Amino acid sequence: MSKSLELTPVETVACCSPLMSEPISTDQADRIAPLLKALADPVRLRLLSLVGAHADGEACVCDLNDAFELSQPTISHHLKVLHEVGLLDRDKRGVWVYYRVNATALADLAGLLGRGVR
Amino acid sequence: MSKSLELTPVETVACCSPLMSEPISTDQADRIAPLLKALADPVRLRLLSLVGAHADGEACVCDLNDAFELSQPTISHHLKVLHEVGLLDRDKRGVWVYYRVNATALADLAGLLGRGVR
DNA sequence: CCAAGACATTGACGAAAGTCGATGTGTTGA
DNA sequence: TCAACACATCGACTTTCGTCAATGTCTTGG
Repeated sequence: MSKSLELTPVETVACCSPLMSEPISTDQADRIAPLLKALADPVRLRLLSLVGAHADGEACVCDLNDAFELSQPTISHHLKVLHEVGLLDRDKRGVWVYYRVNATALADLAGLLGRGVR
Repeated sequence: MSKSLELTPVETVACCSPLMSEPISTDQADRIAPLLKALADPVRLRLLSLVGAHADGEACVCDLNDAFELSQPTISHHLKVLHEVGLLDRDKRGVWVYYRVNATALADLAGLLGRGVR
């Protein structure tokens, strides 16, 4: 395997990551951390993935409740956390509430850790 | 602005994110969450950024201590958290300990949230 | 061999997070 | 109008987390 020409994904990310290019400020860290904290839970990770992978890109809370062995208030709590940091958009239609992944927010986060594509 | 031809970074990430392509398993979520949890703290974010942006890609603990108004044990604790999840490599040389960002681990995480480039 | 320095570990404490049962708030169908 | 349903909020509890002071471990210079 050639080592000089190819740029592995690892190196691509490392070299272009805003985190690595220069030290982030305290303010930046304080703004980014809550987003990561919202993601840093197994249940919320699965919730985000379930919503994002769902047909039409949105999922009803009733569907999500059934995917976990957790109480309904707990799922509601996790959805609220993801919604408050802007990772999930909510849309109430009739009796049901539909959640949708905010692609912009997720992209911002991914771009921050990985390549700094603009 | 054209809407049909250009694929914005947002859409690129959204469409290719492993998180969005299909629901992740409970096991996957349980493995990923600790990594994100390690990152989900303002101090640790700054530590990672400081190390990554430092000359030669590595930084001595003594340098890091001076960058925060926190006790030495607290910094040591945060470094340990980042090290235990594999985001920071440690290298003791003489009396000093140098930390270095594990680019592979960070790239894996970024690739998981963002585009699934291989 | 010993004192000083760099960093880690321990123990303790207040703050924050995850979970649940009970209850509240809208909406719909009868 | 009212009962049933979908979802949110509240209050309480346990666990985890961030922080520090005190102490331990290892290395080096004298």
